[in-house]
Amino acid sequence: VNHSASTSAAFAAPEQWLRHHQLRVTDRRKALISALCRASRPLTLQELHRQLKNASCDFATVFRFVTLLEKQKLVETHHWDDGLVRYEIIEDHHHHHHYLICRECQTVKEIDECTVSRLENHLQKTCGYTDLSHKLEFSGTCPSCQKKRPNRPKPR
Amino acid sequence: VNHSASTSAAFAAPEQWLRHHQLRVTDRRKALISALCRASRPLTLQELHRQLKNASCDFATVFRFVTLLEKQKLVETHHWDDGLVRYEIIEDHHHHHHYLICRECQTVKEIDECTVSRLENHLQKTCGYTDLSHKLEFSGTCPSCQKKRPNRPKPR
DNA sequence: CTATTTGCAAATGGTTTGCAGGATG
DNA sequence: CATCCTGCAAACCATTTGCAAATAG
Repeated sequence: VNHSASTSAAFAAPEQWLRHHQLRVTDRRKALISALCRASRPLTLQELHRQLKNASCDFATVFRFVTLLEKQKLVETHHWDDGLVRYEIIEDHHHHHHYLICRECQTVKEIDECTVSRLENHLQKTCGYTDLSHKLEFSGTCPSCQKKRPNRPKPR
Repeated sequence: VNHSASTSAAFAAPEQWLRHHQLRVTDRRKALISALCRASRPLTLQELHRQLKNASCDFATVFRFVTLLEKQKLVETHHWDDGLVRYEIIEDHHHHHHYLICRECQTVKEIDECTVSRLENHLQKTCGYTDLSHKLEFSGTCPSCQKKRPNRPKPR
């Protein structure tokens, strides 16, 4: 997966990224941005908080900062079927991620292809909706979980 | 949207539907099945509970019954971006729904087309995942909300 | 020096469970 | 009449907020 200019920049230099987005620079925030960029998949607040325990960052701080980023549309939220909300920092040139999630181990693979934009245009024309966007997520059992699970019944 | 044999049956006769699925028949359950079938879109537990207030059904009962249906794979769960979980009764011959949701008024339209199955096959072959399924959801601003909103900035 | 951020602790709100009485098969 | 369902009340847990001290600009 290739990172865009913005995210690479944030990864390399959280400070610059924060300034660029007119946000105050603090240790907690640098650590948070760094963790969000390091992540290879959307993170829950808990996961994010856990990653910062060396930076001793309060959970409320994680919550408030991520919420702020969300309002500014600098993170994207994901609501997967386990009911947990996950956050992902948005890359300027690549807003759009689709995932393939293993039902058993929760491993996440990113998918480049998206054949759905055509459908979006179609909907705009036929239904009159504007500002269209979509979410597409696949789930299945990954090869390694298939092996680990000899004869058990299919999950959920 | 055409209802399948199963759901039509449930709609017409919740009792039969419950028996057919080896579930005990009670007034609450008949009312719940009926409400789920009457719904033109996935419902939250709150919404479902509200619909049953004339049947005076405790919230815990709603919760436990829907949870039971979920375990038996008789309802499908949806996790939309407002963070609320919604439940939809599954029609035997038409498991598969895709929605177009208005960001402003939350109106829901159902979409028949789904061009994604091809991608699913592709993923199975290239990534080795099995038991693949997917969720595809569109959101946008519906025509009537576009009118109601003359010059306001775009929502979320 | 002013406005924002942070930790702490408490409030909130949706979800989930224990238990005793009631209904079903 | 054994089993399962239900209402009630309490527990749970992730999220959200109030407030006073700390920090950025």
